[in-house]
Amino acid sequence: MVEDSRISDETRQRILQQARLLNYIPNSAARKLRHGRSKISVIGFLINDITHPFYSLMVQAAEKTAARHGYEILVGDTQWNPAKEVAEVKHMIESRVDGVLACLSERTRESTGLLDGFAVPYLMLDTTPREYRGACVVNDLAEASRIAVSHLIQVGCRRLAFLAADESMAHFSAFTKLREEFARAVRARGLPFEPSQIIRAGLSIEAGQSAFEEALRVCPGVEGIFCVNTLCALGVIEAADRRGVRVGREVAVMGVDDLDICSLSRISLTTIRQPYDQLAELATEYLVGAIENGAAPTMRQSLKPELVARQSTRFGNR
Amino acid sequence: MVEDSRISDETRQRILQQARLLNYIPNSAARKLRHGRSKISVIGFLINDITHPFYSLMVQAAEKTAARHGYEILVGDTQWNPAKEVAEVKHMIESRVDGVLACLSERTRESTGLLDGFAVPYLMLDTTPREYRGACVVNDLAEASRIAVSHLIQVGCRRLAFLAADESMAHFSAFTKLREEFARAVRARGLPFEPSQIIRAGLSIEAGQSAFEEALRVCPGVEGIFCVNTLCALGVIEAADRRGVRVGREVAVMGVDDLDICSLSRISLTTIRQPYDQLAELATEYLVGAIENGAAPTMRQSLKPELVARQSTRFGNR
DNA sequence: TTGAAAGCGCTAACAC
DNA sequence: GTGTTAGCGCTTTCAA
Repeated sequence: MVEDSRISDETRQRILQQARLLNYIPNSAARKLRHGRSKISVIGFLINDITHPFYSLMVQAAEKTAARHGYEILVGDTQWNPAKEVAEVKHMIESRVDGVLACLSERTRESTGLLDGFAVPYLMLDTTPREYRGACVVNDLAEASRIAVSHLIQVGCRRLAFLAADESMAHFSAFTKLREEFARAVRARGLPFEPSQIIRAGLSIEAGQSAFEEALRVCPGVEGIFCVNTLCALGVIEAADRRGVRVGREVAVMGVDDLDICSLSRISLTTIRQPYDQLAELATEYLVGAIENGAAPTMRQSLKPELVARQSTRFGNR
Repeated sequence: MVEDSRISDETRQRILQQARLLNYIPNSAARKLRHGRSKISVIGFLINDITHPFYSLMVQAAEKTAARHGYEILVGDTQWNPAKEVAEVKHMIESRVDGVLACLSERTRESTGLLDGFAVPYLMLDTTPREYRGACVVNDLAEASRIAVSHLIQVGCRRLAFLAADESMAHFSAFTKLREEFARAVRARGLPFEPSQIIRAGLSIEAGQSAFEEALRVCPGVEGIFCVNTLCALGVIEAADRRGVRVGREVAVMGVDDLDICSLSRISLTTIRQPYDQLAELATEYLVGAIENGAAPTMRQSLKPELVARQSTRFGNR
């Protein structure tokens, strides 16, 4: 439109001037209709809950990366609801997005079916169902559990417990992977492992609080507690404080996903940091690449988490 | 499409069956083009940074409310960048959204000009430029400052300070309102007020930390510190801890915007809670109402904040 | 009850 | 270098 040198500069200026006068703004529906599925390139991004910090972080990183390549991001928030997820996927197909980044709730297989059916290039993010063999960029949660177990043992803990997600998240493979690898890693280190060391908690402060009470009951003498997320770990600390159990001295506590408050000296929570921004950036790059090549993305990559050790695991005050 | 009783049920079923077989999903660009600006109703939502908890909260509340009325939300993240803001507004106009909810960066007046020019119904959220006279649903920040000053005086503080946003946010009226009303409220209570009691800080933990040091320097003997946001207040607590100044005993600290971590007993930060979800819900309701009536929204409403008193302002340990 | 046709706003192709 | 036209996929209207 701007590049066409057939038109004299004078005419162009005259027309553009008129356009400005008439407050002309093109109709993107018409342009898109005419153009097929390209040009105003859009990438759909399916997430489960925009109010969760790591989802909004990923959205922001994806937006920045997409913008560099002339793409925009259309966010679809599923609220962990499979019906809403399918509706969002359909909406993206109706809008003829050029590709999709998908953090799925894993409560339905319909979404990938639809995307496959319409040959929409897509890439799974953060975590994938166990049987998924397509393109993805994920966090290595098994490694996260290994790091956690290894760290807790290193600081001197022998009796370990894992505070897991609750039943409402049972379908979500990320938490299953954390849990299973925790058990495996404990055994691999030659420590005893019993099912009672896995305690149903949840993803909130309240869940962590009551799960700590539960842990004291079912795992008497527990020394190291690995929590499914940071809020849960904060709940454990809260409950321990109230009971007068000294965190970092009598019990080591750690969580997954580093939030900025973890570094406050009043909290000082050891966590496993996962590179969400890098994850979203990489995924967006791959997807854009695939779209431009007209090929389905194939990349399968898993990013390593990182230990951030703080006072909450200075077990025995060493 | 579904409701048209002219078509026999048998034919309808036959066609729908074929549609399913062929994996038919309508093209929303074509539908929108044909239909004008209606039917697949979309509301644009301009925000400044999706990773800020209150923006994502508002987006979620707006989405839920919009969904109840058959609307969807198209989020435009400006990243506090005026050029990006204008681009997002243009994009929304190109997409012929039916209305816009606007949290503006207030660094440009072009956005409202464009929306007015294209007669897009819109409503300003959270905060508005001082001279804005259009429709809005905002937080009452003057009231927030009055509540804070009143609370700090009530717990026994005489020498108060306000840790404000930094220059990069100088354009943003919300922080100006907080600051100005703080000064007014202090004087209204008959306490001395000097410009040195306003200290440039910022919206982050680090900003709060260094601003606390600054406060000790320029306001020796400061007893009550009101912070522009919660992160800044957490920074003050951190810095006070490191200096051995006992928060809640030697100095009272409070912030604006209640986050869930504020209630942890290790933090126990007094805050002013603002009803962001209610704000977004109300705004969406008004906007939808205006769209359906074909009228521009006119509602001007301001929501009252609420004090959440905790240990950080148990000044003198009462 | 069904089929046919027009036209939404845009752009690419073609004729002038 | 410029004007004209066809057609993207849909919905609405009008004719059969």
